[in-house]
Amino acid sequence: MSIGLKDIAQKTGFSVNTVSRALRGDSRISAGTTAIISRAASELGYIPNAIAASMRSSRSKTIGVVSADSANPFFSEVIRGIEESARHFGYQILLANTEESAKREADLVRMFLCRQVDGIIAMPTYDKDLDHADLYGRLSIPFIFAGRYLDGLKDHCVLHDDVEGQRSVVEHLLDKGHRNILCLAGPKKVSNTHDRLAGIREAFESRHLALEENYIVHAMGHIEDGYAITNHALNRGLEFSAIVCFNDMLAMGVLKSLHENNLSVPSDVEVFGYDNLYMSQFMQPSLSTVDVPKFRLGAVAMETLVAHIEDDSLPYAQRNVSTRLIFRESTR
Amino acid sequence: MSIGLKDIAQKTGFSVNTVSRALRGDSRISAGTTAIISRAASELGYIPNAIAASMRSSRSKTIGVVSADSANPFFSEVIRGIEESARHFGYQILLANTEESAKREADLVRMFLCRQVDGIIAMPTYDKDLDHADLYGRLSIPFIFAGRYLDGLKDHCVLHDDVEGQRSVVEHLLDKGHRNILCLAGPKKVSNTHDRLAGIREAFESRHLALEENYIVHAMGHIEDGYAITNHALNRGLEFSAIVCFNDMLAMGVLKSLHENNLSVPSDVEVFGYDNLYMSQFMQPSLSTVDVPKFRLGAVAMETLVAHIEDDSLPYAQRNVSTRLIFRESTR
DNA sequence: CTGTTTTAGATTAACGTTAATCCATAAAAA
DNA sequence: TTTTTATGGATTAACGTTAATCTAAAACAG
Repeated sequence: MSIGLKDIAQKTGFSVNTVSRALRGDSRISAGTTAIISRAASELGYIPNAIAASMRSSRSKTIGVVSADSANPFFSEVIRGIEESARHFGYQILLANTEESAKREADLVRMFLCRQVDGIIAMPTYDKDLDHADLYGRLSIPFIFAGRYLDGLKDHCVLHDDVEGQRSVVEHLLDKGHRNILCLAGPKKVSNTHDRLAGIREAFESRHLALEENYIVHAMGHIEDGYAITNHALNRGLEFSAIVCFNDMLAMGVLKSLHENNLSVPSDVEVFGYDNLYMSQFMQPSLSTVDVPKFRLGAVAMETLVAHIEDDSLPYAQRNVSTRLIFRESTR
Repeated sequence: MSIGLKDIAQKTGFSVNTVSRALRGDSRISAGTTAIISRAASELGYIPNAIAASMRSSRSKTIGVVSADSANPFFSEVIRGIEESARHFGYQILLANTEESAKREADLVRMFLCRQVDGIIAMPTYDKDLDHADLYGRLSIPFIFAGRYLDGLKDHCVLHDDVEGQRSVVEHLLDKGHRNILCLAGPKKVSNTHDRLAGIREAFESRHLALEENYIVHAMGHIEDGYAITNHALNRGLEFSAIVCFNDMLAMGVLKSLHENNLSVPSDVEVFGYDNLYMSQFMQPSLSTVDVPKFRLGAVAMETLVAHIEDDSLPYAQRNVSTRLIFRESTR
């Protein structure tokens, strides 16, 4: 069958334990012995069995990542940050997408627990029926939320200020004289939607203006939603001179719809996205948006998680990454 | 510490083995006993230890997925197909990206072996220095390539006919009178680039026309490459009336560059992509492209892999998914 | 030269599960 | 009645590693 430590032990005459320690670089094994053992290992084509190691050491060196939406490159970037950082710390990633389903998220977390992950990074969804904060709260392993939060667990988060980010967008538009701003909000079960909506409201309040509720439309955040919602708004004769979107994917769909309806951007309608996807600068017109440091968000989350895995007495504390407005061709 | 089978055994009075069998639904345990045990398990908050199970049964119910480029939604779709199918068969996925680096790919495969995956699905890269076909050829576990191949291992593949697909695009353009077609090829180390280039050449040959080599430019396949290459081609005064791209991401960059240079699509230049990303229909103008059934590609790969895992005598045989041309606004 | 520490490695016992075997008891067949 | 065959479960031994403990020899201090 396959080669194990004992085969190396037999070949070299050392004990299994010595072989194990040597291959792990334990300082209690002399350099000479280590060299002999390493050579024997590679000669035999030894492949370490990480499962057995995990079992005995009760550390799997694996972390579970609960991502939200596989269709949105935003998450790909965050995950790349997680992955890169994980590699740096010697961790492996078990990844799965919830596609924004809270039930699926709960199943995933349970599956991760079965797999004995050392920690979890999640982009969580909340659902009134499933007590999600509780699901995480009961976890006996470290966990970090990246870019989203659940009430009561903010100290487990790496966040960016969505209220502030979205408010500055809308204030900017209001100050330029826009009064009818169509707002494409995100899915109702994620914290970002809530916060960005709050940002919009704050902006209107700060300028002592009223925000009409029929100017707010919720969507899942996919490109086709932006397209369909804009078409629909135009069809029902809604007047607007600017559109702010929950994310860049929505904004791309918006651009398509506006163009098909012979409205030019930004002269007829100004459009703002959110996230600053890499591809957004290549859209036609290029998208004005709010930059979120996606890669860094993932990297910081992983970094923080590892810190908690390696020191379980470390107190949790919210960390932040900063956003900034980016003005491109979709606004004046 | 944490609850194990023995705790349930203690509580119910049955043996550890009986508990194990009951929870796995073994038919040799009576329904009554199974019910008692299941209830006890959930009362105790039992979480099965998949690591221990893997270790003993030497089946991890995990498959390794080697994806290529995290920035391209093409792969996200394929992976979604893999994931969905994996879930159906009760498998978990260990996912990592090579970002088209053959070295990283080799490292990943080795890591997967350490983790005792039951099989591997890869989108492989080849490299003259690393004998990649050998790396896979020596594998003692089942493996499938999705959408790409390595020479000598085509029977491990689920493929689509790239030669045919790209040829039909170019033949179409040649038949419409285009003579100067700029070809944005893909990265040199992937089979698709090779095949699609062959398709282009076949098209020219079949129409008894010459393809000038300076009309072929290689790129990594990212959106910024399409943008930069088109700019560069225009700057050096290259004449062309059509552009065929290795993939849709490149084509998006192309569209941006052409627009900035006041060339209109399709009247001045016709543009073809490849892959039919979901978002391509929302580009401005929407992209003509070659549809590749990405989700299905992943699902079939997973399905095939599972068949091989469950029957190791099953002979490998190439499987195919079909592509088709899609005409949208970027062509006439 | 004795007693103590250090070094390098060996021994033993898990980790939590599943596979392989074995053993009752009861029902069915002879 | 005796023998077979299910049925339902118990016992025992791994799986390949690592942690905890122990031992012999060498090095060192007093």
